[in-house]
Amino acid sequence: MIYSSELIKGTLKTIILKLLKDNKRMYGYEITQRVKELTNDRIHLTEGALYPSLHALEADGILTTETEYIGKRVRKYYSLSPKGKNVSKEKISEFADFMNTMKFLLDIKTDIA
Amino acid sequence: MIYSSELIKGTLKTIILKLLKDNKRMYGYEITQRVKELTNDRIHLTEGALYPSLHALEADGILTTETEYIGKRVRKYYSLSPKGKNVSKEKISEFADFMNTMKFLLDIKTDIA
DNA sequence: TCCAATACATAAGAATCTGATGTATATTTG
DNA sequence: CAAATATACATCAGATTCTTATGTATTGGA
Repeated sequence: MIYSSELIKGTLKTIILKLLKDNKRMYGYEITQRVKELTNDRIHLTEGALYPSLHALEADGILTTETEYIGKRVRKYYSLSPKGKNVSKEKISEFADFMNTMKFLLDIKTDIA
Repeated sequence: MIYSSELIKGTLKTIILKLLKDNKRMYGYEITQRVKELTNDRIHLTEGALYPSLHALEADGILTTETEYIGKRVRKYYSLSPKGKNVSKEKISEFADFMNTMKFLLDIKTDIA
């Protein structure tokens, strides 16, 4: 099952911030691949959504960047700024709270405790 | 805590379909109030989002309507069509699956099994 | 009597995503 | 070794969806 795109709306920044919280630094393409792996191909981040979102987070001072060359190919690494570390925690716990609310609202049983 | 609006994006139709699955028929304003109650004021559906969404679901043949007068005030009840009953089940189970994926992705512990 | 609540609806603008297009290098495979 | 695929960035037109007002009108309570 690949989720309908409307479902994923609004979760993109939370996903980015969680991955960067766990991984110190990652580049855009790597994020798309990691999410595919971790979700068994259920969530595919499109580049047209990802890159503008990364740029916005950087503009907000939540992410910092370092550019490196791998051979002749450029690679742009993103990391959480100090501010970003706080925002990351907040977003993840807000989402956790939201999921509990939605679980109650939709009477959903989850697999694992 | 009132959730940031981006978090709720994409969940509106699922919420509507769940409430109508449980309640046979409801009118717009009633849906906004019920959601507030059920979520302890954490989710506020705005009318500007709700009514267009109801109209779209009706146009798609997912909901049917009956208009009634309560005194002189009009009230428009929405119900699931036969097609809507299937769509409702699908949307809810898709969302449940999505939440499990997100829970794994974000390493979130939920309160209750 | 006036304010809040009930009840519908629409609409401009904002935000965000899709899907395409563009550019370029690196690697794999037949 | 040529061609296809994967890696890696970026932007943009158009679509979708939501926010925030605005509008209209009835009803109930203080």
